[in-house]
Amino acid sequence: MRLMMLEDQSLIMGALASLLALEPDIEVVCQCSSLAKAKAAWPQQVDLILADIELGDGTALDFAQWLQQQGVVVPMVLLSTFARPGYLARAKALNLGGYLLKDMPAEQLAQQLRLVLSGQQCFARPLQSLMQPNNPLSERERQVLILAEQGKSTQQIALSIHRSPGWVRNCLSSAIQKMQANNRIEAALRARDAGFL
Amino acid sequence: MRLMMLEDQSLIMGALASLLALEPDIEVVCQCSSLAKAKAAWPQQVDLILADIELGDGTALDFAQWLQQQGVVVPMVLLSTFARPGYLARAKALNLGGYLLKDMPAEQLAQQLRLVLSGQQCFARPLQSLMQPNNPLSERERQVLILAEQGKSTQQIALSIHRSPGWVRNCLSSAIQKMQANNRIEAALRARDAGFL
DNA sequence: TGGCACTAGTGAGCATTGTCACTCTTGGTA
DNA sequence: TACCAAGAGTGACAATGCTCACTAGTGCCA
Repeated sequence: MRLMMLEDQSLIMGALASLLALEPDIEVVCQCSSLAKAKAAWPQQVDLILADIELGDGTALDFAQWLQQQGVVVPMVLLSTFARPGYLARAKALNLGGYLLKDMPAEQLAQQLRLVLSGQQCFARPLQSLMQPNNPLSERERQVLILAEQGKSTQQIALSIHRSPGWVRNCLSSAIQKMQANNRIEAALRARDAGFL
Repeated sequence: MRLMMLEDQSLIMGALASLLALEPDIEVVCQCSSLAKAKAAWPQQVDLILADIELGDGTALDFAQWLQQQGVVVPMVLLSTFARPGYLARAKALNLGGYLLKDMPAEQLAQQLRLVLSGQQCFARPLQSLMQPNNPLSERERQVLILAEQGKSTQQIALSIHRSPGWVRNCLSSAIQKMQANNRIEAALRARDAGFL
């Protein structure tokens, strides 16, 4: 199995590669530390992609979406420290191969990758319970919360997305209520915690 | 070198162990996934401890302190995703062997461990800039910014730290100016980026 | 054609936030 | 003792943020 790895922490990437190198049927052919490098490295002759979700310049989910837009069909297994419903929902929507958590036993990783390569889907057990709750935020609210999270004012957000300040106000107000928060910052934090951003 | 590992994410622990197993002079003799297990596993015949700082039930710094109270003298190397001045200060105070970041090159890990075993101290380069007291924020401003970052209101912050809302307002205003920001969120972001929080 | 749902935007009113000038206390210290 | 500096707190004011009720435009469809 030719494997591509995507992970922004070099030490972890190296360690995982060394773990997988123990398997006779797995060959790590490409290691990328960022979304940009992964895109630049394409096209690749790989059978499977193992990717940490959170990269410095984006997420592995963005990369999966980009690949699908390019018409590329390669199974991808996500890896993350966190079980976030938002990530899970996007992974499901993109029909990815799996979503594993970093607290899984190391011995099982290779076997899970083989299962995905054979066509099965592998989702970590703690994620099973998160299957239902989906993102209550609209795409607009998501965008606006991300900008608010960066400390931008209503004015600045309005300019950024070419909307009136009033619209931004209402949009934020709605997001705050949906996240049951008291202000935009708390709303953004809760949304990010839940993986909705 | 007999090595003890402390890391709460099994996959990462297994991967790191597999990476270090490639070194002929390193033998991983003990793997613990929590502070409680590490304490229970003691006494150990080990030459060096490699520990992730943040464990589920405490920190590796707590373990180092506990060991010193037991009169145990074993060098410890901390590992973390984050370069936090608070951790660094405690690591220095406890005179630990090193503090490495997970974005370091995997090939260098073993060599760094050997250096620490030989008596040297190894602190990741990004931590060097946190060494000097160039932090413009007072300890109060730091505390208040951390609470503001969590979306807390002036009122809530005042209650948390037992100060008047007016004082919190002034303190935040001062922090905002020092960080050359436009509001508390931007100030907190800049401060965190600079490693001041 | 009228009704309906959805999206964009406005305005009023109130709360919170940020700035600034000020007072009061406390602990040195000349 | 008198003075000074630092820290804590207040009050006033403007800017910004949040909520809510509202209008207007658009597309759908029976």
